[in-house]
Amino acid sequence: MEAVQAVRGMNDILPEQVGWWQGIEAAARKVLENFGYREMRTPVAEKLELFARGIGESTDIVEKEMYAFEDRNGDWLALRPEATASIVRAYVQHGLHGDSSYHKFYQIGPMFRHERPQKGRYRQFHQIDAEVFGLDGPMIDAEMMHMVSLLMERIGISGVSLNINTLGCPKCRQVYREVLKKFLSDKGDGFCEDCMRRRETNPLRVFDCKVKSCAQLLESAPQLIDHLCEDCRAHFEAVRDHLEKLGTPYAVNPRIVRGLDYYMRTTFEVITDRLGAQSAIGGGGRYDGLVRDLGGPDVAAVGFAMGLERLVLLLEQEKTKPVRSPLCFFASLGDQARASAFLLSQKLRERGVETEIDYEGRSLKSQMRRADKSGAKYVLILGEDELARREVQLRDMLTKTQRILPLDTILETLETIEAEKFNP
RNA sequence: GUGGGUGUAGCUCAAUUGGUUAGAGCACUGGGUUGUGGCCCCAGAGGCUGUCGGUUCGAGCCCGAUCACUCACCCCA
Repeated sequence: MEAVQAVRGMNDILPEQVGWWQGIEAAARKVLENFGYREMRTPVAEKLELFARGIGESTDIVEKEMYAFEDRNGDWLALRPEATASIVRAYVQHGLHGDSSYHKFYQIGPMFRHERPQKGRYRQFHQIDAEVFGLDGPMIDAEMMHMVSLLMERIGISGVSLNINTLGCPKCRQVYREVLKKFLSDKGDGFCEDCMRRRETNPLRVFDCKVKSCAQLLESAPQLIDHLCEDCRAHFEAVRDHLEKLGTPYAVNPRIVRGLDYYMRTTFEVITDRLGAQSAIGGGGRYDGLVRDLGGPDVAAVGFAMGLERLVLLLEQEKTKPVRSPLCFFASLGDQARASAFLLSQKLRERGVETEIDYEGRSLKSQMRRADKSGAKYVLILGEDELARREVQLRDMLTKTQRILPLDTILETLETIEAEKFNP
């Protein structure tokens, strides 16, 4: 019989790796809640239309990467390729904007994009996503980037850098787009095939190009920063000023143009050189028009997303793997003793003492080996002799010392030991 | 969607110009100790060499196809 395999690009996270995930998620929840963000959980599937309108019809995500399917009743649905559109939808649908001038939400969960998998990129991947609605000033932009930097630190990841940029507003971007288009066509045919295409469809994206000759030609290109309208310039300068006062290191990088249509003004990415081709471990920015475009009130919005798989890959490079060990292993000899050990170990677990036992009646040597491998600090040994005397041996695996306890005190004794683990 | 690389035991890898019984380390099981872990010693179990086809007296090895994994392009977290 042939075994069924997991879907390409959709990975199992096995117990051996899951410690990384739990650590990252716990750190993220703590930091986000500290900054006033509240968790929201939205469905993994939405109406296809939501993503088409929210992300942009002409983006790669919508054009060729979506898991779209027809529901049995004829509706077109899609597995979410990102979280922002869903959170905006829920915010609008439940009228959450009514009770306060601004709101902060976060979500942690799986996203789906039908791309060819490679290192740090999978078809089901996981994001930590945060959104703020209702604040249009530069303060929240800076706070969000400051928070992201703190989050990296709390997770335990170093050697990453924060790159920021501004895309201007639709008004000044339109002016700049024409200036850039003129520059690009004046330069002639020196660009790579992709850039020749980009300069017609989405000229800003040429700055994303990795081809050396293109980068050279672009050195003298006009910069968006020099073509900002007065409001956009003031906003960007205030963001930078806040970051500097917060002591959050950053670099201005005009190449941060972001792939989704809805971004404007502030954009940022957290970048590393340790993940192969995938340099961005997180990114975000401002998208003031999106809520209105999705049928909601005309409120400003800022948000970011971080890739959990990428965080895990980085964390694996610099920290040792977290391990999960029981406090005690309950070894027994003989059927009667094993039956008693079974009952007592359930009592221990009921009291919150993490306990492992032998179910199979194996040799004591084999049980000791298993106990050692499990990392248990203590082994309880109950043989027929001990059982007859209503006693049990308590072995400290580290010091290799053993003492005899009355059988009916082990619950209290181990409970005390367990408590000392937290208040030594 | 396009291109490169790799598929041998649970894991990491060997296997002479194509040659007869496909090996090792780690992990696993049992024993060395009538009831005591890590180290050591002994033994055992574990494989349709990804799959299908071709060349050959003979294929883990050569050829083709296919599938999977992987890296990269595009794009993105």
